[in-house]
Amino acid sequence: MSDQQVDRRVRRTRQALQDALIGLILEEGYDSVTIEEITSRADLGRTTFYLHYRDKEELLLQAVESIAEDFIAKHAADMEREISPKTALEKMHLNLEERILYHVFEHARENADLYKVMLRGEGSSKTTERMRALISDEAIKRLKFRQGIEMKVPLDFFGAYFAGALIEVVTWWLEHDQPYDVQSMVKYFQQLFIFGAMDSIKIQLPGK
Amino acid sequence: MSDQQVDRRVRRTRQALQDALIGLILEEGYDSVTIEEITSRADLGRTTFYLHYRDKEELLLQAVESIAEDFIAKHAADMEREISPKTALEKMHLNLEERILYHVFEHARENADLYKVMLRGEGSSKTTERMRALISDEAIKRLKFRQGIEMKVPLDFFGAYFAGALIEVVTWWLEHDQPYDVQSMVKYFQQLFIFGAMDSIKIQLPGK
DNA sequence: CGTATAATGAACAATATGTTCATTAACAGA
DNA sequence: TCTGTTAATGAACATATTGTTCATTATACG
Repeated sequence: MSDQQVDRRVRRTRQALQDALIGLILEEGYDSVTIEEITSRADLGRTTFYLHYRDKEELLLQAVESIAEDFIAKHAADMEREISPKTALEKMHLNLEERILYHVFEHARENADLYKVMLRGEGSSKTTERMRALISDEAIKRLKFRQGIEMKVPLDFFGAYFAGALIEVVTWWLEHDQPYDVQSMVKYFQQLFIFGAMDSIKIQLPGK
Repeated sequence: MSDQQVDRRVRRTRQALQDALIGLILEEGYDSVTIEEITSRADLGRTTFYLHYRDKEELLLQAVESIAEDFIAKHAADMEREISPKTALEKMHLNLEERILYHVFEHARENADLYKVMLRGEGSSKTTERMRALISDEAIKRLKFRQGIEMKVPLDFFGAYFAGALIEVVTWWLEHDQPYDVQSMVKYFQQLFIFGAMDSIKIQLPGK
């Protein structure tokens, strides 16, 4: 889309820098990656880096924005559709977000390296913070759209809880090489989030 | 306890270094803090730092361990008591963890600066990772202790979900200057975690 | 093809790291 | 209070990284 206006060299350079940084972070950790290493792996001169970014952090933050844009571009249709209160009522109260959740896990799987760095593994805390803000805001926005809702917990609290749980679960999934398929992950998350721990963990009472 | 064997100078030096680092991180962010700044604020020679720690990260990791030890020392009694399956059954299935949750928010409030840095705000990702592991492991351990339990989600998944939700909620609370009191936070968390979103968000169906 | 612009690499100053070592200060135990 | 032990100090050093400038070369675009 907006890539068309950008010089091909610039596009290539930025992509190469991003890939190099993600790879290096996964190998040796965010802190110890140097600009020299990045440009060397990207096969570029060190000064070229400074033509595009101020530092490592800015490069990573750019990466968050582009992966978020990518997600929205791909799933905008579904995101809009689901937000109407009508369809919500057709199904069970909150089950509606299932398809979006499915997209989230799919997207994470397709961009596993990037997600790992963004969400936690080893990246600037600013990127994680940004991801969290995006998810929390989206969750809150979707709730606010609904008419006639009654919350037992504050909205902001809800956003933080949701974002924390989702991000940590996705991170855990990626860092353990995706031990369950996407559908199972969505099912588990829905189970715990929608129905809560009481419904998810049954204590068998000793037979009376 | 184990402080008695350590030379008073060492204890003072380490504490001063830790306090200085926490303060500096909150002011200018983890990355830009230098050893020189730390020792200067702690009123110590720069070489002294290297007598105790290899780098910033090691100092922070030490801080995580000591705050964790502090928590356990203070609340060991409650932690043990609650873990028996008998008392669990006296109350409603999972409500049992309420008192521990209360301690967590209290402890976070009392050590707000340290918690902010540890949990996310701006700290090495290693410290956050360590905190998450401690919480997740504890949650899993407590579940495993129970006899005759039936899980609808995998244990590891449960641990990640719980740790993510709790950490993010505590972080949000601290970074927004504790907009609710401890009891409310515990109540909200219990509500969402135990009973789930379906019970926490009521959609008022249009009157038929 | 010709012009505009991106990438390059050498050179530079400034800063931070991590060590060493001889000297001084503070502590712990008797 | 004295004394042996250990911690803290600060100067000095080599090394690594950052961030910038600038003249030159290479590449893309119309």
